[in-house]
Amino acid sequence: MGIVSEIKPIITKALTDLYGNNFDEKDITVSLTKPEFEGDYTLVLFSFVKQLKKSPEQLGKEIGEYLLNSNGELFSSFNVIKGFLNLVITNNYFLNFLQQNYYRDHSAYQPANQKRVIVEYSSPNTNKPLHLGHLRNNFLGWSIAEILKTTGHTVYKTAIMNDRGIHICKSMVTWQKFGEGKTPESTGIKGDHFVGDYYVQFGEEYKNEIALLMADGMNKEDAEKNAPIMLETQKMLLDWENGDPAVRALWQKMNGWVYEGFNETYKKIGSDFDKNYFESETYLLGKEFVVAGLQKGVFYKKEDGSVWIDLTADGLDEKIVQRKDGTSVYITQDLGLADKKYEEFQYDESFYVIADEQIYHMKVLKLILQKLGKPYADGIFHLVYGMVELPTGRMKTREGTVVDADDMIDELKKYAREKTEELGKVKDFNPGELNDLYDTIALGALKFFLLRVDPKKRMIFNPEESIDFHGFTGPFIQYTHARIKSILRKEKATPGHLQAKEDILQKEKELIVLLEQYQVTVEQALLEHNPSLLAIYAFNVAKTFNTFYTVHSVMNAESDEKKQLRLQICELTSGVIASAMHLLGIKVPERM
RNA sequence: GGCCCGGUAGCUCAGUUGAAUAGAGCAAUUGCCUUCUAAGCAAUAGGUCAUUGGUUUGAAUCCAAUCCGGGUCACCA
Repeated sequence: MGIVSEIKPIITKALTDLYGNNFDEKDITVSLTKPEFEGDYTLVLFSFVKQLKKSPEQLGKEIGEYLLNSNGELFSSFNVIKGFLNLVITNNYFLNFLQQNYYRDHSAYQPANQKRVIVEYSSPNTNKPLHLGHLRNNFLGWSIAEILKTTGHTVYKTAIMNDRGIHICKSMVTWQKFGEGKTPESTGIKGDHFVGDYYVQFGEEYKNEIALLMADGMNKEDAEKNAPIMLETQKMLLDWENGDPAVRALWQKMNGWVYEGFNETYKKIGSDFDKNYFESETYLLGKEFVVAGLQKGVFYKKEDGSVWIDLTADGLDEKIVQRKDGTSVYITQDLGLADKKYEEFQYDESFYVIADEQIYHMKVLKLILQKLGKPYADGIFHLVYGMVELPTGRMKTREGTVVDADDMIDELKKYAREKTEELGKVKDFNPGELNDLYDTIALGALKFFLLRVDPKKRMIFNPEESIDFHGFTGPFIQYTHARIKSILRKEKATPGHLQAKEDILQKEKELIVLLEQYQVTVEQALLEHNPSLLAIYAFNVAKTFNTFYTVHSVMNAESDEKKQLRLQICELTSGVIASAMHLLGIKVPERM
C-alpha cells in the first residue's frame, strides 16, 4: 500500500537472489532517510553483517547495484554510509504516486471487516458546567468515533448523564434555601452555570455550618455529619428515591436548566450523541445481575446480606456489588448499563472514554462481565485519558481553580478577533463570515491543544502561556490550508507561464513521502486509539509545505510540467490536511 | 504497603517493532514583508533522555534494581 511496503518485498527478493539464504520481510528494516543524508528510503545493513560475513560497505554496494539493475524504474541511485544503504526513488515513481492520489477522496477509506461500535463519552454530572477536562474527553471521544467511522465501522455515540445522587441534591437544596425563586431567565445566566453556582454555594454554607458547630464544641467529624444543610440534602435524596412529587419536580426543573446550558456548549464545540442515557433511569438496572451472579456462584453473600465478588485470583481485590440494604453500587449500575446498551445496539465493541482514575473500575467491570459469561464482555475497552492539570496541580472546584469550558472558548474567540484585526488580512469578509472565522480559529486552537498530546498522559494547561496561534497549533495548520487554497485560487484566476526543466527538489519529495503516509497514520491512530498521531501528522505536513513553498514559488516554476506538479502537490496537501483535521473535529478555512 | 501510569532542552510536548549527530513548538538572540497570506521562513543558543547496572555490533527505547511524581486499592459516583 505504501512505498515502504512496496520496497520491502523487492529487497527481500534481492537478498535471496544475491545470497541464497531465505530472508523474511520481518528481518529487514526500511525507514525514511534522515534529511541530512541523500536519499529517500534507507535499508539498515547491520543485521546482515554477521550472517553473511561481509562488511556493511560491501553489502550495501552489492545490494544497491542489484536493485538498480533489477528495478531501475523505482530506484535511480544509491549511496552507502556506514551501515546504511540510502536509496533514491525516481521522479517518475513520485509523479505516478501523485497521479494516483490526485483525485482520491481521503475521507473515504473502507477496510473489509466492519463492526458495530459504541463510543461513550462526555458523561457529565448535572450539577455544574463543563470544564477543560470535559473538553479533552469530548474532543477525544468525538475524534475516535470519527476515525472509527472513516475506517468503515458503524458507530453510535452515547453519553450517560449523571443526573441523580447526593451531589445533585446539594445544588437543589441550596437553590431552595437561597435562590429566592431566581431562574436562568430572570438572571440571564446560562443554565448550567446558574445551577453550578448553587453547588459552589453549598460548599460555602456547609463549611460555615461546620465552623459554627465546632465553635459550640462539637468535633470535626460529628460536625460534618450533623451540619443542618447536609442533613437536609440527605433527606432530599431519600425523598427523591421515594418519588416525592415536589422533589422530583424541582429536580426536573433544575436539570432542565442544566441541559439547556449543556446543549448550547455541545453545539458550540460540535459534540453530538446518537443516544443519551440517564443515570436516573439506569441506576436500578444491575439488580438482576446480582441474582444471576449469585446463582452462577460468581458472587457470594456475606452474613450481613451484602453481596461481593472475589477477584483476588485475578490480582485484584474483593469488590462489593450490592449493599446490605439491597441498594446497588456504582459498579452494579454499570453492569446493567452495559447490558442495556447491548440489548439496544448489539455492539461488537464498546468504548468508554473515561479518565485514568477509573482504570481499576473499568478493569473490574470487564472482568465481572466476562465471569458472568456475557458475549459482549471481550469487546469492552476503556479509552484512558489523563487529567488536565494546572501548573499548580489538579483543578479543584472548591478552590475555584477550575477552567470553565465556556469561559475558555469565549476568551479564545476574543483573542482570535484581536489577532485577526491586528493582522488586517480579512477586509473583504462580511460580519457573518468573520464570526465564523473567529469560531473556527478559537475552536481549532483549543481542540488541537487538547488533542495533540498523547491521550494516556496527563497534561498541563498553563492559562497564561497556552493561548498561542503560532507554531505547533491548530491555527498554524489552518493558516497553511488557507494559504494553499489561496495559491490554487490565484492560479485559476491568472495562469502564469514557464520554461526549462528541473528535477524534483528534495523537499518536495519529503512532502510527497509524508502525504503518502496519510492512511498509514489513520490506521495507526485507530489501532492505538490515539488522535494525537493525526494532530502531529497534520502539523508535519503543514510545516513541510510551508518550509518549501515559502522558498520556491509555484508561479515561477521553471517548466510547465514542474508547475503542474507543484499544483498537484498543493491540491493533495490541502486535501490531506483537511481530512486529517476533520478526524480531529477541526475546521479548516478557505481563507483567513 | 499491593497494583497501574509517568520522569526527554528553561517551559509544553514528540520520539520507545533497538540504528546515523535525540526532534518540534514556546520563551531568548539574529536576519528576512516591491514576488502565490510574515498566524510565515531562515539561523544561533539550549540535553548526563531521573540514577545505577545488565543484554546487544548498536539502548531514550529491552531487562533488573533504586529515586522522584501521580493514580488506585470506598457499603462515593
